[in-house]
Parts: sequence; structure tokens; C-alpha cells
Amino acid sequence: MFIGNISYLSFMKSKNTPAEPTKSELEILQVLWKCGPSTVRFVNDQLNEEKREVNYTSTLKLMQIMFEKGLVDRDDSQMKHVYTAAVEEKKMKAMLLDKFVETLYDGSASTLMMQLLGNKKTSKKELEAIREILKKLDQ
Amino acid sequence: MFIGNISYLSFMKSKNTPAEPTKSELEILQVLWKCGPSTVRFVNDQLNEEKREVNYTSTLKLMQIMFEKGLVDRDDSQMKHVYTAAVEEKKMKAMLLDKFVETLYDGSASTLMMQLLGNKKTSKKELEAIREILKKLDQ
DNA sequence: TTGTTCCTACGAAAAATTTCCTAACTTTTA
DNA sequence: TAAAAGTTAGGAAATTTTTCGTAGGAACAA
Repeated sequence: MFIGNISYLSFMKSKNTPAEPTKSELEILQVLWKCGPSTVRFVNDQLNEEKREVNYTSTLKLMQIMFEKGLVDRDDSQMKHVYTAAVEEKKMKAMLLDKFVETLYDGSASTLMMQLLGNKKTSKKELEAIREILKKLDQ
Repeated sequence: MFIGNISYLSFMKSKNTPAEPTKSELEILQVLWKCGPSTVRFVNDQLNEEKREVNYTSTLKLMQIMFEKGLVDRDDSQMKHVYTAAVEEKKMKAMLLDKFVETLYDGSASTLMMQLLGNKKTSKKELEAIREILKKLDQ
């Protein structure tokens, strides 16, 4: 029997609600988002250059786990497997932002804004950029 | 010999750069921020009502650890110890926000804003509030 | 007093996350 | 060809975080 529509299985883990990455997993995702499909070797080199010293097999293991979780896809037709982020950067970051706002600011974006604007590190340039965004929203 | 100025010790952990709380520790801090000085019993009840089922001694242990880390202060002159957040809500949240923006948006507040504004969950009311904030910044 | 309930301290188990060692195989180099 | 270097898989150790059991007192009620 052929079942064409399997949407009733949508409660299962899927790309709609991807597993939440751990800190280390997020670091790896960032590399994949920034640099595109990469080998373990490349990702590991990036981490060592930009983040911290980490053994090759540690990165390998982590990426294998991420594959099992569905956080990355992988092309293993060649010896050097090529990994790709399986979750869109925007979607994932939106998800993390949502959760962040929820836990810290009770879901209130404007409260977060006030924190952000009261923060020394938010420069005048940033402020200008934010005004621009709001302006464009008007149009 | 009396040493009046110990500012050269400022690299040590202090309230300036408080230890980063874990997820569970943050939950407890939120209760203390919201409700003020509290006993373990009270915090535990709050968590069970508002968050998730958790055993009393688990909460106790966690709060003891937080005391060692300097995340909370405690008055143990009475049998029922009374705990207080040792870090200001605003400071801690600002710190967490900073780190969040740093790791996810390369430190760019305006990039975060765009995500936030592109988000369905940011209602019109929120937008209005944000505009108000910016207006007041002008004055 | 005596038993019940509540409290803290402490240690350890359990769970989650991160790290790395080893084996087996492939590719490259000499 | 043979050694060296690179790659994956798998397991297990190490670390961090979370949970809870137990013991020993203190407060309280009968």
C-alpha cells in the first residue's frame, strides 16, 4: 500500500523544529554556515584558528553526533566526507533568539531592546542602523 | 602592613564579572530576582509550580553551589537560610545578552534587531514600544 | 518526653556534554 | 612496494551539570 501523505507524522523531529544544538555544536554550525560544505579537517582547522585548541577526532565525533541528530547532512560518497548544515542559519538563529527572549525577557522584544540600547557597547552607528530598519518597516 | 588598595586583585572573580550561571542556576536566579530574598523551600515551590518537577534537595544543592560560586548571598543566622541574588538582574542579563549577540550576531545589535523584527512573534504593540524607546533616546 | 516534620550538609549517582584513544582502512609519498 | 600520513568508526574516559539519597540536627506538636 502506497501512502502518499505522511503529514500526520509531522510531530516527529524534523527540520521544522530542529534539535537544539549544544554550545560546541553551535560553533561547528557557525563554521558550516559561514564557509559552506566542509570536511571535518577544514572545520577543525577553523575552530583551532578562530576559537580554541581541539583535537581532530573530537571535532569528528561531534559532527557524527550532529549527523545523527539531523543537524548536519553529509556526503560520504568520497573518503573525505563533506558536511553541510541541515538547518538554515536564519531559522536556527530565530529559534534561539525566540527562546532567549522568552527565558530572559518574558517574551518581550521591547524589553530586550531597552537592555540593548542601554548598553554601552551599542554604538551610535548601530543605533542609526536600527532607526533605518524601523523606517523601512513603515513603508 | 596595611594594604588599603587591593584593586590590583581585580582580575579575581568578583561581582564585576560574575560566574556565568548554568540553565538551572538561571532559573533560580529568576525566582530570586522576581520574589526577593527567599528560602530554599520557597524557591523550590516556585520552580515546581512554574517550571518543572524538582526534588527539594536538588534545589538546595544547586543553591549551595551557587553560594560557593558567589551567585547568591545567604543569611544563615536562622535555621531556614535566606538566599539573595548576589548579582543584579540588569547586569547579569546585560552580560548574557552581550554574549548572545557576540556569538550569534558577531556583536551586531542591529543584525539582532532585524531578526527580531522579521519575527512573527514581535507584535505591533512591541514595535510601537520600540519606536517609543528610540524617540526618547532622541530627547 | 517522644515522635513527626522540616532543615542543612555531604556525597555520590545519573545524565549530558566534550574529549580523545585505538583500530582498521585509504591515500600519498619516498 | 613500503612507510607515512590522513580518514572514519566506535568506544570509553573525562568533564560538567543535574538529581537525589542519607545522615544528623532543630523545631514543633501531641
